Amino acid sequence: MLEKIKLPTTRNGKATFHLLLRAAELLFLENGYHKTTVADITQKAGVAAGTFYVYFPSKISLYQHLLTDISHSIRKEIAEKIKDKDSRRDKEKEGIKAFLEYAVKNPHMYNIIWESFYIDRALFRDYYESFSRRYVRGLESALKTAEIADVDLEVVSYILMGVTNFVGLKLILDLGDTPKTIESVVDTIMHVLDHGLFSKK
Amino acid sequence: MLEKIKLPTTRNGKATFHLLLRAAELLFLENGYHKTTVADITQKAGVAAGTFYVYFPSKISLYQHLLTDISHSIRKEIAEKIKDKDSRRDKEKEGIKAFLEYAVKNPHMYNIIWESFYIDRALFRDYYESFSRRYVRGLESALKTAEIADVDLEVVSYILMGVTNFVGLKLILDLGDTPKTIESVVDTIMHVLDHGLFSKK
DNA sequence: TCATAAAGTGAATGTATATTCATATAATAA
DNA sequence: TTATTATATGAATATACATTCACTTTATGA
Repeated sequence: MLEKIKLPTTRNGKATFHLLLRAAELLFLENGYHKTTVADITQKAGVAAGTFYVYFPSKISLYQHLLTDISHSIRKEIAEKIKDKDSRRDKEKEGIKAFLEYAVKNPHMYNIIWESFYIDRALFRDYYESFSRRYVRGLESALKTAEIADVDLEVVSYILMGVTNFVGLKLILDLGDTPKTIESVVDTIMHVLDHGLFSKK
Repeated sequence: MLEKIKLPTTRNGKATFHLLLRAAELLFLENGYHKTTVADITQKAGVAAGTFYVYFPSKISLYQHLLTDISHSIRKEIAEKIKDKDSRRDKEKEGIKAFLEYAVKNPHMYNIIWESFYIDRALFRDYYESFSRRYVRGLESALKTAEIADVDLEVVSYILMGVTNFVGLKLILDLGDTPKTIESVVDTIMHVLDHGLFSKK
């Protein structure tokens, strides 16, 4: 399923390749995959239409490459930030914060990741299943030290992904009446994760 | 932005109109908006290509109509099910369950709703903003009776929508290794909403 | 500097598909 | 019945756009 792209070898080639990726990323952000044409991409990159096919066998192969890139980049960013936190609770908080920061700084990630649901379903499944697996691994070690409650960790991973994704969406699209800061929404999320939603009597 | 569709008046017209909607719904489910052609829809509905344009001025107008339909249907279903629950906690639990049941019974809703992110951004915003507002209204009354914690309710609404949407996604796409029942995932969600994620020492 | 490979070109091609339209049939109301 | 309106047809149209290809230019290393 994954189409093979041709990596450039020379300095010039690498520059062109990079220009194409950056142009596509920006256009996918603004207009989505379907409304972005190969001609748009090559024009924005400042190269001829045919140049596109020097590196990418098809439009979708560029998309797949971009998604894989983003997927690695975001994992790395989160792993980096939580690695020196001690408790699972602090790792969780930092991970949520890192995800939201990444999302706000790279708002196109939603366009690229979510659109894979319609463009390449296998890629979509893969993305979230492996994200979930990584999450579960972390949660399992926290379960061993009794840091977290003994619940279905796979479901918990989807709960946590849902929370961060939807809150991130709100931030990026500025949904609702009042804009929020990352800090304030992280506080709200952590309140729920710390104490639940309902009042104790 | 909302294109005006022409509603049928006669018995025959109504039947055709309905056939077109049902056919489109099924095809959008299977293949998504872009991979579904108007010809596919009319063929599945058993009418000529031109008939489509008797009722719908464009392909997107049919999509908008469908999304509006689903949006109303799901709200009604949830409102119906939670209305006789007393506590906010029970309303929440029942609402989450109703959403997941609806999603599993109508798995195409994700296709239709999420794809609006790429097809008609305004529709997407509208859908989640009004869903959020409705949520906040319910939570506000629970806040007055001190049933829930005093946190940013708008953010909480996105937290809850994120949880249900992502857990629903897991159920529908059968993500992960082990399939789950609606009951079991609702229990896990309620555990987190009742007690938070972390162990109390 | 010459040979070979890599990179780049852009006009031409082919296909897919949303929409139109002139026309036909069926229903309805007067 | 007849006039009018609603519904239905499907071939024709028009356009958008991914991809190809024959060719040129540039880089590299022997």
